[in-house]
Amino acid sequence: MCPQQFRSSAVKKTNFSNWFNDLLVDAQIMDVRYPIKGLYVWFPFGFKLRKLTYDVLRSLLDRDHEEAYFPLLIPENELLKESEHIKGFEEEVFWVTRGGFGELDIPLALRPTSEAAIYPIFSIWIRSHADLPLKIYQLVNAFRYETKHTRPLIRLREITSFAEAHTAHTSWEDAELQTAAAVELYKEFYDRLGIPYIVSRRPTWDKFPGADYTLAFDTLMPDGKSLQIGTIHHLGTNFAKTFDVTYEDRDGNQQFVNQTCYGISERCIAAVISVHGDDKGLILPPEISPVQVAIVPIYSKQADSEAILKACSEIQQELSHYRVVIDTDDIRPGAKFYKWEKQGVPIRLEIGPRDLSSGSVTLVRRDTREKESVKRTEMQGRLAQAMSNMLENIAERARAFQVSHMVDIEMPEQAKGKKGIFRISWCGSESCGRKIQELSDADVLGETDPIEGRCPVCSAPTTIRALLARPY
RNA sequence: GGGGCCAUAGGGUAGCCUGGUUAUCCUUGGGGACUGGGGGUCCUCAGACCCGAGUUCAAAUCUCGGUGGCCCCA
Repeated sequence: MCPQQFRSSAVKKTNFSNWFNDLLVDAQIMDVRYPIKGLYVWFPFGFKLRKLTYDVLRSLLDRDHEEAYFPLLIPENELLKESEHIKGFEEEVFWVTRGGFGELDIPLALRPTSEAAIYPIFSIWIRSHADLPLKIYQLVNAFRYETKHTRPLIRLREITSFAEAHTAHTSWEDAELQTAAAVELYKEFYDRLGIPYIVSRRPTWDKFPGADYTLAFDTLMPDGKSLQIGTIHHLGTNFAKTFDVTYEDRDGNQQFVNQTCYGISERCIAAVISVHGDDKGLILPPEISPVQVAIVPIYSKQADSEAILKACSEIQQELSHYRVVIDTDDIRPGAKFYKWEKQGVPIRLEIGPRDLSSGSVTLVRRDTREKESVKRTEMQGRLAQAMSNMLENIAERARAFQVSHMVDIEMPEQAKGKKGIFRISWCGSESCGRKIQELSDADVLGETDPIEGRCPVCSAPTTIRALLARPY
């Protein structure tokens, strides 16, 4: 499938950072050897995984969004218009300043996100209330000049797979309803990947620059850190005022639109890999697995290998509604088993002399690694059953892990040096929130279900509870 | 933002301190033979001193800069 073969390094998942890096290469997701910091190459296998995953997201967005495409380059004057927004990004913008040998009149930014590319055009497109709501999305790359530690799929200089949606509405309330709809959409997406999540409203000091508020999806990584895997922003009229996005209402008055934007990046792939994978490699939900069934012929000196191969291709025909490969490489069967397990293929079928003579196949599922002999006539049903049960099984496993790492604490210091997500009472003020962050050595992700308590910093009675975690 | 460590074949490494023969081993890749129900064996071939400058008769080895990677602290 790929020109390069890599020896698996047998790093355990308990050493998460090394496990993740090695697995990306061993399982043929990404090549990490590109010579620019923070940029990586998608292997064909990884790229198929990416495509299948984003097919799911696309199908959800396509229900009531239209896909569009806006340019990569943004003129400096547009980018600098929204002052709060640009303050949040200016230190990490890549600039194009030259064309050939000549300096450009206006420096061009590589989009760190696309508000400043899209909203000037919204200003042209939107004339009246009849044009609203407007809902578009695009699947693009975005660039951020990260100076800290970059990581494949998680902290990148080129985000290659940013699915960002942008909507415009007549009222603040309509936009708020849209943020709720976006939350539901993202929940459905992550449910289909079996990824558990926590949705919360980011504290004011951590919201999207220029937004009224930010909602975020977080999931728990195996090392106890949280990973932000989706954000939803209510932009109010802040950007509309900056980019002059107005509409004529029913009474003939010009009004600013209310906007939202929300996005998911390839961190969703990082989550699938990290949350579900084990010491043997990837475990992929069947829906997004580039290969759903791997057939391994078992030859032997005594058996007719022609007959075995014939049986393999008959079975491939029978299973043509799945993504099936027959592994005819000239390596030992055991090596193939390890290879397909590394790549997270949900079902493996072994066809050897024993199966042939008994009219059955040997079926192995990746999540449990259970092996069973199944009659050929019952194979379809048994396989479909295993496939549909697998997502449920790995999702439940992931949920159990996350739940077992949710800890209620009373003092911020209790979170220090510990793994997981913590719940703690908080008065809701920024100063106390920042103090809690300092004492716990963790970040306030947002608020969770309320409970009676007292703020550990100022002792004020409160029902607010903060979620704390060390984020990626 | 501050500090430390590292860079030798596709991957992992020895050699560097103390400069000097054909750069070590494992793995991987090509060819061949046997083998085949959990990482096979043998034969054979291929493949590397990050980039630039300096010191020196001589640099993988010493010095400086760049680039890239890893770790710690704020």
